Amino acid sequence: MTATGLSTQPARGMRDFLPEDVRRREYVVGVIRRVYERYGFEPLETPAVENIETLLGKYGEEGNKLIFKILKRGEHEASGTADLALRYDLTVPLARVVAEHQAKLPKFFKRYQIQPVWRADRPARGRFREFYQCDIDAIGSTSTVVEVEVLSGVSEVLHELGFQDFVIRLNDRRLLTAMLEVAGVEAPRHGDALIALDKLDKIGADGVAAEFAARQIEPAAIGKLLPLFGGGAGATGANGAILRALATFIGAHETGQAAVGSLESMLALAGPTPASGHLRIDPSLARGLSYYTGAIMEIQVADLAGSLGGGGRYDNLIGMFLGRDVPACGFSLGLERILVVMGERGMFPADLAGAGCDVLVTIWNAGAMDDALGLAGEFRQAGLRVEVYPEADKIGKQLKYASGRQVPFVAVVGDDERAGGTVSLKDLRSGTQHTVRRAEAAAFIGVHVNR
RNA sequence: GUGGGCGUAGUUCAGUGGUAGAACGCCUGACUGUGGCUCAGGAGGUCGCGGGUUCGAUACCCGUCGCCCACCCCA
Repeated sequence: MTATGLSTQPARGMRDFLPEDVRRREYVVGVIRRVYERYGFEPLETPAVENIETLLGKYGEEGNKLIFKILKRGEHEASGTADLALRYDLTVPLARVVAEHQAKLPKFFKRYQIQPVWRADRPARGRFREFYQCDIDAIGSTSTVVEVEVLSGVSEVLHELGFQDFVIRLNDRRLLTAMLEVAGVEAPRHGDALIALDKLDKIGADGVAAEFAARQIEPAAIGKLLPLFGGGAGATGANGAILRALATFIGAHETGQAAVGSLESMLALAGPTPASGHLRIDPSLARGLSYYTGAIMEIQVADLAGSLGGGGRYDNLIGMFLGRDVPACGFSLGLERILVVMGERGMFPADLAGAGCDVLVTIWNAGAMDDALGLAGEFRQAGLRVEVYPEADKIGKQLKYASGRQVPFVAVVGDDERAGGTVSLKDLRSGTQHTVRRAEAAAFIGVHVNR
């Protein structure tokens, strides 16, 4: 609140990014983009706003409620109806793009997209109403090579950012369905049953039983399902055993066995990739978005309740636009989640802090402003990042300002320097000062700031 | 959406039914060509907002808004 009575906070769930925030974001986005391109993904951007019908019905009931809707404008505003909406994720717009531009796209279209999305969610730690997703998706193939490339790519991103300890939980929608069907859970209760089972490690077997009772789910199913979900945390080595137990349980269920087969294939193919050692088959992983049809995956780290990212296969989403199914699989890294964890763990390179500036040129006196600007120009020609102190304040004040800004060098041209054709350069980090010939000043700074 | 906690200086926080304090930061000076250290001064707050109780509220009560935590959901 200010003297005007107007709140100066950004709208709920939205944030301002100050220079250091932007530098951190750009650092992470840079790593992500570099790795994605290394995997052959090409850039795509889509509008912030979509026609509302494009989004409705793609995310499930919960998702529909969280879409930011835009009222009709002008004389139609009073009708209270919405015809546009802010994009909710990057996957549905991609599906629309693929359907729209199909003829221009390669048979196997691989794109990355790093843009903000909006959700009318309640903000929390690592959760905002405007946030960036960093997506990769591969269109046009049902091969598990696609899943493995995607998992490998996001794993490589996390490694390059310095993460060692992440776990990628892996499951398959078809397998979940098979398990619930075999256990005798009626189809309309599948969602509720999964939510209850997912809480197993928090509320225990008795808690799950209570949830089942409250949601009128076949109680006998619990005894059948619990052994499959009890896997225990962190045991990536047990993937084979978990899959065998699941396969035995679902027996002759055809699509379920296909899912087991594709999970086995993914584990095998991922062996020599950066994803190796991070994959954990987890039958309790469900994921809320309704468009997934096959593999589903989610990245977790111990110190964040939510996930760093998630994805999966969605073989009929494009068909909802095109009228003909096109297979697709993708993954979304959550930039804000990554930034939250990296910030708390101190994982950013040190040179991201401080001013984005190598040298501050001081103003000796009111008559020397043109000289300061000239010197700054020479430094800039040499590729240095230069700030000119804008006022003829006392030199101590200018030094103090530079120090507070964490600028490494200050350049001073006083009467003595002017007479001698030199510049005094003070390294504020060490406190040492050198007076060098003006022609050599830029190079001197360049050497000492590593540019 | 449900439950709980918190809103006091630029920031982090003390505090009391009688209209407020610290630390850090900021400004000035000691320092007439030099930041960080030290010292001396100084500026800055309608105690989130609205109502109620009271002689009197920043404090107690109600409402509201905002922030935080848990649940739910997710990136």
